[in-house]
Amino acid sequence: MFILVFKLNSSIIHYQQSNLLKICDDLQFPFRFYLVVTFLIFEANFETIYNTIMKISKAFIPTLKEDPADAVIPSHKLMVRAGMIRMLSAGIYSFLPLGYKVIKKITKIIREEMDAIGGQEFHLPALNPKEIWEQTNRVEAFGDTMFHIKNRDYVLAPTHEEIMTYHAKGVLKSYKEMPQIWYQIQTKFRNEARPRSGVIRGRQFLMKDAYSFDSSWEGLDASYKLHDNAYRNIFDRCGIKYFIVGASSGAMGGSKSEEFMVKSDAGEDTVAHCESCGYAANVEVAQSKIDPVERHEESKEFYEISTPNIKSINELCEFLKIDERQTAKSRVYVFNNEPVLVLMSGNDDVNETKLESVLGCAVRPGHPDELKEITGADAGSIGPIGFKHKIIADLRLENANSLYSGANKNDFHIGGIDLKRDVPNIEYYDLRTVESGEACPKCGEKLEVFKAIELGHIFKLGTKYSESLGAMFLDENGKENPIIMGSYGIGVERVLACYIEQNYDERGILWDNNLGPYQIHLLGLNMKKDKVIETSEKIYATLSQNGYEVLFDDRKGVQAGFKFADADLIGLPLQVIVGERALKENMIEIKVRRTGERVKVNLDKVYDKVAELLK
RNA sequence: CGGGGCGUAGCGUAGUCCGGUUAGCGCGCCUGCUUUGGGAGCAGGAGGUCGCAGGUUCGAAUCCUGCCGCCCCGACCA
Repeated sequence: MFILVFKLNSSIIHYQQSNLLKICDDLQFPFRFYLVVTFLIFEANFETIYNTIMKISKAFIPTLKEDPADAVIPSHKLMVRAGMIRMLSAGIYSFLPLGYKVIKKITKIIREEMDAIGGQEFHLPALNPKEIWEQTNRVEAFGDTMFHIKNRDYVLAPTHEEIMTYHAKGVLKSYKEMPQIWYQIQTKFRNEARPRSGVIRGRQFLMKDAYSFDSSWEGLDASYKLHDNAYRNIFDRCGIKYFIVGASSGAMGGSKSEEFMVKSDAGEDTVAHCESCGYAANVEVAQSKIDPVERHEESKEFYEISTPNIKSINELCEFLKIDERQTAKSRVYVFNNEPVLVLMSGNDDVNETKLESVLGCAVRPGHPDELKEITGADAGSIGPIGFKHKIIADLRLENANSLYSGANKNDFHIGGIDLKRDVPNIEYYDLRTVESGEACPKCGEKLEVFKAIELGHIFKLGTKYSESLGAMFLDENGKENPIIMGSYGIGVERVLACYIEQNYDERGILWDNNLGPYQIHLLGLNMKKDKVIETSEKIYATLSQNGYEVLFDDRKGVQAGFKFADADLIGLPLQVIVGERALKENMIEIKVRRTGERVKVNLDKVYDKVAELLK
């Protein structure tokens, strides 16, 4: 059998076909049978050989010279231009062979790391009975984001907590059977109101989601830690530069949660990050060390100032020739139908997430006409003196005095305000949004605030789903408890897109050896010359037989420049260039895509050099 | 869902304001010849319901109404 496998492998290389059926067609009856048997037994081995070589003349790799009109971010443009994806509808993409090869590489890494922590892979239905989702109240929670089937009571699964818990229920009945880690890599469906950034936010997308089932909170901690490590390994192996943000787990419930983020202008989250100590937090909760507004020794009585047409803090500072820190900006919000005045120092931004957690409910900025009714003045002239409702202020203003703020009368401000003396019922909270350049709360170095893409999210779910679905187990004392769960997700396409966002230049993508669809781009420059054909075919065979993944540009009648441009666009790590010029000296050229470095090597040293460069 | 932009050949686009030849150009595609180390040259050719529907008009890519699709900003985002 091994001999047969060997023969088949070489025959596959010899045929250089990408298609099993074609190979079958070319074989006589008994060999066909053996091929199929061998394929079944040695599938993994076969797959490696079967997938790794391709001639461009036979491949479907529709590259584009120009940027597609509807793509904005680099990864989207490059994925379309390199022939990896095509859009079918807004937020719905087909992966073409080249793009799908990268997806398979990413999922292979994910599978290896998930299996390494004891994960077991499932294949679950995307079509789910709505009833299960109603039991956890998530039909309502997801609302319009969930796709509903029209002619049957099914929904398209946007994630799989419910289904995994459903399978755990009644089966994981004893503490002895735990822990368990179950995962799947499958398509999820979400009716996003606005898909964007190519594959980064789609209406259907590939997600690896894993769930841990434990009988104790310590067990959950251990499962969480395993995933934390696995995720670091996965993103490291994918060559992604990421950072980790501690976050609240929001409406999912549960306690601890971490997000694996990538810095990107295309991101949908804003985070504060400290390069030096690694502190990272969503800007919604991020803190910084800032100087409080100092209290002056003398505190004179407050007084009204005429400030015609002065609305903004900047205008006020200019008009009165004062520093921003001497002002208190007023913002009126409405919560539970009650107005609240929020005082901030200077131009500091109100952080509405922090405000909501302070007030314990949703807030909204007051409408212009409401402001007039509540305060007697328009925005720009509102202040704490004479304000009759709840007043809270940012910590930075704690006990400050000699402040300027609005007079609740248009075109007037008040100076000499002493919050301690004049606003007795004021409460102070951290309410401001951190800004780039402020000091890290942990180490004091400078924080950077930027947009980021969420690649992965791990969190401790607790018992929310096991309780609502009744997934219970018996503990050591024979007592029934809900299973303690964790939930861990990775956006597979986002890994791909983020890799490209971090690895491209003006000519195209820059693949590393581990994620690239192939390792080597072999270019036969003039495929009408016998010597070029002969040499490049030989190199193709040699590299293939040695297990390298080779994309061979064997197209006849395509100009050298065209081939170079395609090779740079697709961006495989190495380009092996066979051209007449170097062949005269018995040499071929090897170009390292990332650095642009070119080396000439003798024909009999090609394999050694490739091996060295791809190490 | 709110605001803005766009929809013309496989891709990128001109023409639309101010209605009037056979809807133009670049790339790509097909045939032939030449060319072959950074997106070739010449010659010939194929390819269009101008997003869809209705209306105005002698005449509509162009004006009007409705709808659909796509992109961007915002809202939303377990």
